[in-house]
Amino acid sequence: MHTISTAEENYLKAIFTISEKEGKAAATNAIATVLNTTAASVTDMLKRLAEKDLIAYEKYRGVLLTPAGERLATFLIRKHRLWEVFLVEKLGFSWDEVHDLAEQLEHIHGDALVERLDEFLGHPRFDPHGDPIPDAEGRWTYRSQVLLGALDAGKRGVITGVEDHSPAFLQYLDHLGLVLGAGITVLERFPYDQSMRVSADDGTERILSEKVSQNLYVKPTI
Amino acid sequence: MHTISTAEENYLKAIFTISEKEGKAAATNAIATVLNTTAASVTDMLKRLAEKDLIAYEKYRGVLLTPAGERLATFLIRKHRLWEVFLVEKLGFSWDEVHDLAEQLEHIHGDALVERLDEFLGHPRFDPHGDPIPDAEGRWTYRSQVLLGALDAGKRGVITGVEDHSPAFLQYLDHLGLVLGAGITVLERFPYDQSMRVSADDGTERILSEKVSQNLYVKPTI
DNA sequence: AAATATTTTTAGGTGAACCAAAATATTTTT
DNA sequence: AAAAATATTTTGGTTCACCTAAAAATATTT
Repeated sequence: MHTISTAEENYLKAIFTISEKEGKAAATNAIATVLNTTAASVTDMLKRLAEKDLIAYEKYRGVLLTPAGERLATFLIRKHRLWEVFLVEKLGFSWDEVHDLAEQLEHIHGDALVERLDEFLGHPRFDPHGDPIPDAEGRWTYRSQVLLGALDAGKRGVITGVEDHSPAFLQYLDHLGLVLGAGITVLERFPYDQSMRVSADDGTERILSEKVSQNLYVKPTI
Repeated sequence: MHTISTAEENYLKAIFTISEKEGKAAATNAIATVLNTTAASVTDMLKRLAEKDLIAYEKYRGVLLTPAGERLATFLIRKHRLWEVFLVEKLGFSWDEVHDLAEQLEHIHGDALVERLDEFLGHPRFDPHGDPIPDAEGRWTYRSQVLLGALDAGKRGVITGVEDHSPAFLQYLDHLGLVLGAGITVLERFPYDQSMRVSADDGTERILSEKVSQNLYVKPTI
């Protein structure tokens, strides 16, 4: 029947993410890298997923999700992000601690559970990292956000998300006092190393490296 | 390393439950029955668990948990019951709906998660079925409860738990208005079929079958 | 276009967790 | 204490999800 293993679910999510980002079929090697496994194992699994009609697979041509596969992947992301909200909002975890737990929780099966959790959390539309949470029908909320690095001097934005989800980056942002929803104004840009001087809404000023500004999303406000 | 699979965890829990109830080593067949598998599969797994020093296994003699195995089993039950409280208290599930979900959730790994969940729930000591929740150190709360069927006419008790955890029984109790914490007085016992006439604290009277009174625990109050 | 490099697949294994059927132990009955 | 019944283990499979090494296909360089 339509039973699906944790391993299969992880492949679907990886294929979704890769093909989304690259805008084309996900390559065997790319999947292997994301899942920390070998190309041979990936080929193995791709055959099984194709058999189940969850992916469109052509040898040597990479893979795309079928509508059924995409539905499952979207729902996994929905679950992952709802659990992240739960862990942060209800259990008091910080945004750099929740990924591994959500990675486990996303594999819990039960439609009623997800919908009741969503309800309990107040139907959040974004997770603690600012990533959108698909709704019960799999619809995504889009948002106009740009990398902070794309803002010219004098422009202001509100922090909406991160590109890099690593604990190291998230902790560094905490240290810098940069949290989702905070306003940030670019005061000056230094072409030499692409760093920038910014101010928070309380007037505090900081220098941010290119690496930080290239991994932080803002919604421009002016 | 000390990594443990979901299958192994389920065996530990089964062995714990059986040897607890029987007061002796759990037999291969008993484990197979509980886990809905075959004796051959059980023997297979027992070897692996013995190898990991989680059980004391002697061929043809049944198994007991080692202290390490018992610690793991206790912690699994802790997780299962805490998640049940969460599902009922926070997500609004009824007590007959939560078993399968908790069965999945108990396998989520993360000490911090369990302790924060426990905190979030207010350190509950009993789950929605009245079963005790071991504390973070694995200690159990004991309670003096007897089967309703053991109460003589004229005696009163407070409903504290169930022996039968089946949805059918739980739903029937809901139907009868018998919930945990409710007071119940035995008015009359009918030796013919071991049924009894009881009254709730609001005076409502009912006839309960032997089957009901043998599956419902009460704490005697008079 | 040939040579080289890279990517992907195939071939042949592994261990975990299951199974049915056969063999062996243990327990119960006679 | 045999015989019969029951319980358990062993034997020889299976599938899933992984692996390494070799082969084949594709892409890139010369």
